[in-house]
Amino acid sequence: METRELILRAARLVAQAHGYSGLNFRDLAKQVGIKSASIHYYFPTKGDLGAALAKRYTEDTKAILDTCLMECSNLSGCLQQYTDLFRKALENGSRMCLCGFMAAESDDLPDEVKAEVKAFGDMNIAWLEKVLARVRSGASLNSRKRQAMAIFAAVGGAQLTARIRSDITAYDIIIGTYQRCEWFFSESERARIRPRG
Amino acid sequence: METRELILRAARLVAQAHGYSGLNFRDLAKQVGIKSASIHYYFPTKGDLGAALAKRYTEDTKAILDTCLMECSNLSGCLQQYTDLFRKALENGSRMCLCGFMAAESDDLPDEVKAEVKAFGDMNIAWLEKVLARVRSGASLNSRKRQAMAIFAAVGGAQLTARIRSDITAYDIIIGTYQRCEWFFSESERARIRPRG
DNA sequence: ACCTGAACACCGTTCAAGT
DNA sequence: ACCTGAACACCGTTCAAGT
Repeated sequence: METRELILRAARLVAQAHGYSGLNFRDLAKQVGIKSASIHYYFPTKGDLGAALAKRYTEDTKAILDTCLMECSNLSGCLQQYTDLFRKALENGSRMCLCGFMAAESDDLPDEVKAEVKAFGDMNIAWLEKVLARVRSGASLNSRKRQAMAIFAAVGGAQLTARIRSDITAYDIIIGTYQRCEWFFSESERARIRPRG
Repeated sequence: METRELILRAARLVAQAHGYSGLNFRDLAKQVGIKSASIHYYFPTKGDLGAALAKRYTEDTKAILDTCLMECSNLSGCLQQYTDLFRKALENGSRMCLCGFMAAESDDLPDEVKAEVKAFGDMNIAWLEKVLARVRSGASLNSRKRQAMAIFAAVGGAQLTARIRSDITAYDIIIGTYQRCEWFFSESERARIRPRG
C-alpha cells in the first residue's frame, strides 16, 4: 500500500483515541516504518494531515450512510444503523468519532481542520434530514433540521459518556432511552415549558 | 489570593478551552507570575493538577446544583437551570464543560484524573435522578437512572456540536428539541422498535 | 519522487540550589 | 515554606543533503 495511505490509516486510529493533539509525527512514522521528517513530504504540516484525515473520515462515513439509506426502507432501521455506526467506534478500543473528539479541540485546530470537522457535522445533519423527510413529510423543514441536529448531538454525547465510564453499555442505555423517548418532560410537563432561542 | 488558588483558577479556564493536554506549566506559570518549576511545589505532577482541577470543578458544580434543587419547586425549572449552567461555559469564550472535554481525552488521563472525571458524571447523574424522583415517583428507579444518564449525555453532545459550529444557538436549538421531545420516533414508530441492550 | 539527519524552540519532569 | 535555573527526553517544523 502507498505510504500516504498507511499514514492516514494509522493516524485515524490514533486520532480517534487521542485526538488531534495526540497525533505525533514520530510515533506515526514509527508505525509506518519511515522517519518523522518523511511524513512532511506527504503532509507539510500537522494541519494538512488533520484536514486530510477529517475529510477522508467524512467521505468514508458518507459512503456507509448512503448505502444504509438505499437499503433501509423504514426510519427505525435507518436510525438504528446510524447509532450502530457510532457504536462501532466504541467497540474498537473505546474510540470516539474522529470529528467528535476534534470538535472538543476546536480552539486548537488550524482553520483547515476546523472547516473539515464542521463539514462532517453538516454531512451528518443533512443525511439525517433526508431520513426524517421520508417519514415525516408533515413536519416542517426547520423542525426536521432541529431533530437532525439533536440526533447528531446525542450520539456524540453518548460516546463521551460511555468513554469516561469505560462502559459501552452506557451508550446503549442512553441511545435506548432516546429511542424510547423517555425524555426531559412528560406530555403534561411539556405544556408548561417556555421554548428558548 | 494564594498561589495555589491562582493556579487552579487559571488552569480551569485553560482546560475548559484546550483540555487536559492543552494545559502547560510554562504558560500557567506566566499567568500566575511564577516560574514553571514552582507549580510543581503545589502540584508535583500534571496528573495531580488535573485531578485537583476536576475535583474542585465537581464540588463547585454540585454546590450550584444543590442550590437549584432547594430553590426550584418544579421539574422544568430545575432542568432549565441545569441546561443553563452548561450553557454558561459556552457563553464564556465558547468553553466546554471541563469534564466533558476530559472525557474525550480519557485514554491520556492519569488514573487519578480519570477517576475524578468519572466522579463528576456520577454526581451529575445522581443529582438528575433526585430531580426526576420528585415528579416521577411512578417511574422505576432504573428508568429514572436511564433518563438521568440521557440528559447528562445530551448536554455534553449539545456543547460539542455548538462548539464546532462556533454557534451557541445550536446549543439552544438542540436542548430545545430535547425539551419539546421531538425525538427519534413518533408514537407509532416507537411501537415497531426492538429495544437494545 | 521520496527519504533522511540535524537543528530549532517547545513540552513535563527532576533536582540541586537559593531565600 | 516557597521559589528558581539548568538539565533531560520529548514535541512540530525546517532544511540542506542524500538516493
